[in-house]
Amino acid sequence: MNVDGRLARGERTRSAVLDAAVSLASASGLDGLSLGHLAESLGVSKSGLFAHWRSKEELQLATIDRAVAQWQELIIAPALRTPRGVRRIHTLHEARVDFYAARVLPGGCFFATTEFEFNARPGAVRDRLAEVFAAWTGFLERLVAEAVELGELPAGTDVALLAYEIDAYGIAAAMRSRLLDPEATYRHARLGVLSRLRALCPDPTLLPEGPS
Amino acid sequence: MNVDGRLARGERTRSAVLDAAVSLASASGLDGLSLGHLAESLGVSKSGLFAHWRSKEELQLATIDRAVAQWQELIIAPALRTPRGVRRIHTLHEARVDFYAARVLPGGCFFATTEFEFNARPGAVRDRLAEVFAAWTGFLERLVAEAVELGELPAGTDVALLAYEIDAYGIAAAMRSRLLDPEATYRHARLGVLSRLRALCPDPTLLPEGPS
DNA sequence: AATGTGTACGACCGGTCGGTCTTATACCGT
DNA sequence: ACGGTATAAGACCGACCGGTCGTACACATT
Repeated sequence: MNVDGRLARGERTRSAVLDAAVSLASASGLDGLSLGHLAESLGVSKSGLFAHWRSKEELQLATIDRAVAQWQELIIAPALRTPRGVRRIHTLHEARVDFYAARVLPGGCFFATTEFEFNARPGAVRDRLAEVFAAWTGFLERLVAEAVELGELPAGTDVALLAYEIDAYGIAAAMRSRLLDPEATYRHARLGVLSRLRALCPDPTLLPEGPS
Repeated sequence: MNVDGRLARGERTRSAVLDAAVSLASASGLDGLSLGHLAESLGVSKSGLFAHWRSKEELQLATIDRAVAQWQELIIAPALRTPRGVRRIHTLHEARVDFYAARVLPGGCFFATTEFEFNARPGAVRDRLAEVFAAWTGFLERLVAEAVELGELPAGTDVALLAYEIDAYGIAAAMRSRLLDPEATYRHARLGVLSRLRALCPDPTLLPEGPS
């Protein structure tokens, strides 16, 4: 983007390509998505992509950044608009499950798909993914620690363990929703975290009602 | 195998190929593993593989069956040797985490890797994977239901939800151990399920001691 | 020793991949 | 109106994929 806010030449093309790449890659895989198919689905030629990115890897890195921005907008931001403590944790998890359930992206979780694809292949993409996962985990743990500090979770709570548990509900939702009943999967993911937080939080008014 | 128990001609080759395929595919992906590389790592020629399997897909299906057999031997069987109830559930989960932690296969969970790879590609492999996942989920739910019937879990327990939770701890372990600290991941996976079962089970002697 | 047989091999096929290069076209200042 | 420039297109390249085929070798039988 230019300093005056207008899109630089080619910026719109880049944005459109990245949006399409995120969507297509979340289903077929970031590496499994061939440049020919990506170009075709955008109505441009394959060589046109190389005008904006030097290599496929560079485009893949930009695609990851785009997916991160989307994740921040649709999942992180709603949580940050919610008061700190267990309510923020709950909002974060709900937004995540909403994201999966609404099928904003086809194929479940873009990051999980990509991580599985690049796990055995060292390189810049794998390194970038590791950063993203570490940042996500750190964010989740910070939210849990905040809730402990606020007294909304018992003192002495194993922060890393509880963050692991909350993340696990989300990971499992993204994974199981594709082969098993999606509705039941999302319900379990929501209900599990909610009842877990309700059981730990001494103030029952902070979280919405829900079946035990 | 022949009726007299001896290996039929080519049986040993087939077994060796499948063992190598499971191991290699769990890291690089069942589809990402090229027949050329598989043949090379076995010291045989690529065309030799086609003497035993008509196509790559047929070999992939056989590879999945092999992985299922390994899973049954190392994870299902130990559980079935344990008394029914929460102890059996706990053994199943421990054997699963042991399997991941011991790195019996490189690259985490063969089934998860493969599922991500074939999720967007309808076909016999995808269908077979769906069967495997459904069977696994059903098995886990049956174990939970058994524990409820035995009174080792509270009556009225949401069986599907608890099975989801236990599975989620395992899925998250396989996933997070590759990018985050593996030891902490496995500890969380073990500790989470153990403390969860201990909190639910009215008889504290059934499960091993553990930090809260 | 000669022969028949079956198995495994290297060479090869069409197709697709990421990436490059030459060419055509559309736009813009003079 | 014209010419210079930047952009995008399509043909093309080598590499690699799954899969096929003719052949040569190893072995058992006579």
